[in-house]
Amino acid sequence: MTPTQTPDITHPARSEERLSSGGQAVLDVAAGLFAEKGYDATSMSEVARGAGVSKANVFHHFRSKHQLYLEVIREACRDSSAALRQGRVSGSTVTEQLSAFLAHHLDTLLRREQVSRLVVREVMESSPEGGKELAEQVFFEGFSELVAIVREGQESGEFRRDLDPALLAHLIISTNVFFFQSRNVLRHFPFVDFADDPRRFVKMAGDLLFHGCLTAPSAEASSGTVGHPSLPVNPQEKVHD
Amino acid sequence: MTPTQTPDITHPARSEERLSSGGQAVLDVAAGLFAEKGYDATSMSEVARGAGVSKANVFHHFRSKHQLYLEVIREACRDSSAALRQGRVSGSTVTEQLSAFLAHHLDTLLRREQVSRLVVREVMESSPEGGKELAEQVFFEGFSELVAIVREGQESGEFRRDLDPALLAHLIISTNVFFFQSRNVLRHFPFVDFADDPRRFVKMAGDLLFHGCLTAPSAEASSGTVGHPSLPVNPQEKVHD
DNA sequence: TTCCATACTGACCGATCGGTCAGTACTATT
DNA sequence: AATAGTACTGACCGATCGGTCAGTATGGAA
Repeated sequence: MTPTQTPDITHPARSEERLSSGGQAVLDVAAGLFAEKGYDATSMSEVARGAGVSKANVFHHFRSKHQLYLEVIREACRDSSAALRQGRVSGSTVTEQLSAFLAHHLDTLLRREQVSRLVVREVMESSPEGGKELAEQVFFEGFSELVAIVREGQESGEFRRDLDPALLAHLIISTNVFFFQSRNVLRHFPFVDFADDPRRFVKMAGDLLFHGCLTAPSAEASSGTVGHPSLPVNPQEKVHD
Repeated sequence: MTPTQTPDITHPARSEERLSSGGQAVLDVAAGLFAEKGYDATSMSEVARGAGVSKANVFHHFRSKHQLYLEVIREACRDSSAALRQGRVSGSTVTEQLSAFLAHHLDTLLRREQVSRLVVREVMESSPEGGKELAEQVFFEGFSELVAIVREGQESGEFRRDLDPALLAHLIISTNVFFFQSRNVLRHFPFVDFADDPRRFVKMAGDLLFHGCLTAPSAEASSGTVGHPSLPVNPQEKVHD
């Protein structure tokens, strides 16, 4: 699968350098195609055609198909990571912060659907070694921050102390990513009505997660009804804004 | 991508029929290869070689590469679905039932790693129409049952009545599937110590989910049901606000 | 003007892909 | 013995794949 690795003499496309406009066009087209059709199903001729250049020119900018793919992944992850971080600002409570994070994260996933699928695919198919690279170079920052927020919530007494912060962080990501992944299937279950309403989903899921990690779930007077098992029938309790 | 659809005259490999031993061998090999390397990266010659037959013989048993793939998916899902259902038996409490389900489901995912990845991949890449097929023909039964269990828990007063049963069911699947998917990345985060301990993970995650959906999370005298919290800190201790 | 690196091209390469086909070997029925 | 249907094969096909190469156009530094 890996081609003969010529030592890249006179090859301009190094990892960090800025690309010429032609190279950037190629990269953009490739990102779209890889995301939409996957690695194997995307041909270099197709990329070239899409970018309006010759195939040989694509190989002029990128050493090989694989390197082009890596470059696409790199860029995609950079964007995705940056988008995640900016969800931090809002909210006084940690619960609110995480709530905002959930919403923003899912919104990002859905808005950048193709790239998201690309990244998720990369995570799923990653070998143990490849996983290490991804963990260290791509996801560490964002995930660390999430964990830090959870810890903050624990120290302030807002969250239970007996749970693993990383676990909650993982479950938060999990909630969104799996929703993103399974939408197309989920939508067709008759008893599922949130598949096409990400905002409602995120609210409900957040509610479910939080009342599992809040220190005092019984003390929530606002909705007032979480309490006692002896209560017969509760009128449909909505999670309101 | 789809080849010319010849109307399958004299072609023995119909969907429901039992396969000859040769055909089954081909299918088994194909399942392994598709799961390991994906659709495109698996060649029919490879399948043939692996099964110890000629390539022409593979095409004798299966109309096309795509049909072979579908057959593999069908079988994989059948197994997976059956494995899910048998987790039902145990547990008097609904909480215990779901707990057992979580453990059994994740165990199945991990034990049949390749096939699981195949199915997950199929879900993720499914088009809206393909998703409908999957929902109706593959996952409906298992998912319905999960939802039914949750509903049961609500009616018995064990679970909050104000949450969507399908949402909890979805989150349960989500928890396991995303763990399964992200293991190779997760493992490399320094503050994550559950990535290689699925049983512990499932216990912790279950605890988190349940205390979010139990009606009376404050009245947790029953420490035996969910299992012991792994961290030696006080559970559910209301620290000050 | 000369020089040289870079952007770019069309034609081409060997390999491999999914799939076909004519033909053989092996039954089981008539 | 003849027939018929199935399992199976090797040789082959056109298409497409990733990648190469010789060569041209361009533009800035000498």
